Amino acid sequence: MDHKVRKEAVAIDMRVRDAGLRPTRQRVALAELLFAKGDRHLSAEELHEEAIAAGVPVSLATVYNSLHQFTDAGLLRILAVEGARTYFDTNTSDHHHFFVEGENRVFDIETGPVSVTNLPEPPEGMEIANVDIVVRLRPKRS
Amino acid sequence: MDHKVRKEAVAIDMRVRDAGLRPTRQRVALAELLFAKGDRHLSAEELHEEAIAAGVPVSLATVYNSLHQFTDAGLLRILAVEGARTYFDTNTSDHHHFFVEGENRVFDIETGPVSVTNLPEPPEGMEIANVDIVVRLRPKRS
DNA sequence: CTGTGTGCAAACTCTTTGCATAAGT
DNA sequence: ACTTATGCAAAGAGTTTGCACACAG
Repeated sequence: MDHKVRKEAVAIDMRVRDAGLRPTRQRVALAELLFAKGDRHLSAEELHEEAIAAGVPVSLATVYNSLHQFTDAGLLRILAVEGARTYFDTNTSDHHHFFVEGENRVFDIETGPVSVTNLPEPPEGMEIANVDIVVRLRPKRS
Repeated sequence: MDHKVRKEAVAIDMRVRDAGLRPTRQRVALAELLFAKGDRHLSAEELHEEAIAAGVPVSLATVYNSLHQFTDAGLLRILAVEGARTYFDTNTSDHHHFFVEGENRVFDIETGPVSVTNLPEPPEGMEIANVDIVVRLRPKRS
């Protein structure tokens, strides 16, 4: 158990290091919150709160910095949902999302089932970076 | 020709009226810019600039107000793309978009070809409001 | 007339930036 | 030591709001 924890910590450390970033307290702590427990979608604000709650004093600016650095390194993906907030997704593979209107809540559509067919050719000189599908949900009105 | 213009103006007027809104100068002018020439995706800022350029002095706040009123009335749809800006789409039917990274440019994917299969069931008590597909494009790196 | 809409400026939210201090290698 | 990261507070972008004045019905 102690063994496992140590191994994980090392893995996180490596992940940060491999991204070309110094494994500072803050970055490692944030990376741990982000990557230690499976796929997550978080806003900067949310991650910041979690870090504080976990006893890691980190500033919001640093959270933003780190999120963008991780994104540039390919460890995160930015999630396009309407509204002010930017969400960062720890699952960088092609997959899609439910978005609950009014609650600003996002969760994964289990991969597999959904697929898009007949994607058109991108215009000359452009290539497809990725495809995002957002299924917007609302409370069923009886 | 003059005939056509007059008919169109009346149609726009009706459209605003049917939305339960008074056909004020500003609203009619904005509606005309929005609906007179086919499907468009605009940000508030862009519409504001167009209005000013067209010699209709309207404030940005009023543009925002009108866009939201039209949206509530079902004449527009809000488009979810990453980034700060909110886009409003005059095409309210289910259709999808290309988004050009870096340029903040949005355009329609011609309907027909694309389709999504195997959409999962929404969770209990929820229903699908709509499905947005955004195909993010980037310049092809040689 | 009466009520709604408009315009302005100020407020707000989310995000980024500049710069002095702190920490990593 | 040398360089990069952090934290703070201030600045920025986009959007919303409060309130006096103007306009539509």
